[in-house]
Amino acid sequence: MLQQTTVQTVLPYYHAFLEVFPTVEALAESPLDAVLARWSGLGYYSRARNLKRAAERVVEEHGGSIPDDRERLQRLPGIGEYTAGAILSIAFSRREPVLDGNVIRVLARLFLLAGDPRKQPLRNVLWTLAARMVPADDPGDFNQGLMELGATVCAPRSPTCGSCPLATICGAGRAGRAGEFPTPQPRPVTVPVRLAAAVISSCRGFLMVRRARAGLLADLWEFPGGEIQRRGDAQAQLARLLLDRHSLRVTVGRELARFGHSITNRRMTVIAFEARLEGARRAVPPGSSWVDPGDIGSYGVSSMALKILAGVGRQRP
DNA sequence: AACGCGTGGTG
DNA sequence: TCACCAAGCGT
Repeated sequence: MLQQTTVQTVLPYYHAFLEVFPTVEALAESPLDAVLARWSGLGYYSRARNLKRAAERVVEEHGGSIPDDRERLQRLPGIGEYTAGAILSIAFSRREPVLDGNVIRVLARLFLLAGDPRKQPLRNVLWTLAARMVPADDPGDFNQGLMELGATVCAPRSPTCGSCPLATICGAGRAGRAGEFPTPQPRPVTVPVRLAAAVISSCRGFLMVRRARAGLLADLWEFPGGEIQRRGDAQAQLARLLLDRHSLRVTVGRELARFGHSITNRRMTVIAFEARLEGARRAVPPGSSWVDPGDIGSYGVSSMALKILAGVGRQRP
């Protein structure tokens, strides 16, 4: 959960998750949809699928015990160099380093290391430094302390060097150049996108569709709709979209919710419209289903769907 | 190696 | 409002 996600965001998810899946066996035996439901809103949903698969393999291949060596750990899905180091040092008290965004920042400033820290050759230099620094006694505490320093004092912007315990030995801090490290890297341009979604309700709930098995928000449920042109009649475009993509003939009504949403390099404006099916009530198209709003979390919906639902007021139709 | 993958906080 | 960044990993 903590991969690319802050502690504050993770904490409530973590506690709820452990309530439902208290053991590796419980996680391994639970349906994937139940796992995704507890992940709903946290993002990077591949992490949930990887975690579930890793639990299955720990049960099947390791007798239910987490491996305590780097080779076997990194063979589990979702566990890379960083996570293996975190598990080994924190859980098993092994003298193994961690290198995350926080440690990268602290080390780059301590040693005035310029360049892209995520690429070679600097990446190797940082791992070597981290490995040489970690002590044999309480390596987990040391690693967590290093990460915590980066998350609090040695912050990305406006670091508080005046209250830093490493101020006297920090190259960048002593030079008053902490803001120059690590070297900022160019980012891909963000593309503005406009999305329209249809909120179609009946006595059986909301009509939702399951996204493709691969790609963006893979396998998650959403309100039917998609990208529309910035110009033009949004309602008409949405009706055409539902007909083309889902063979749904609908009348689009009033706007229910509008909000901004960002995914990777896309900056989206999402507009949700009330809509109703035209003509005789037919079977819903394949991949779609009437969803009870009370069960919405059990379908692994994304935060986009949750925001739309909030706009609807979470009321049973 | 470079890119895709979510969401929330911050200045 | 918006760019930037976060306890990275898989392909």
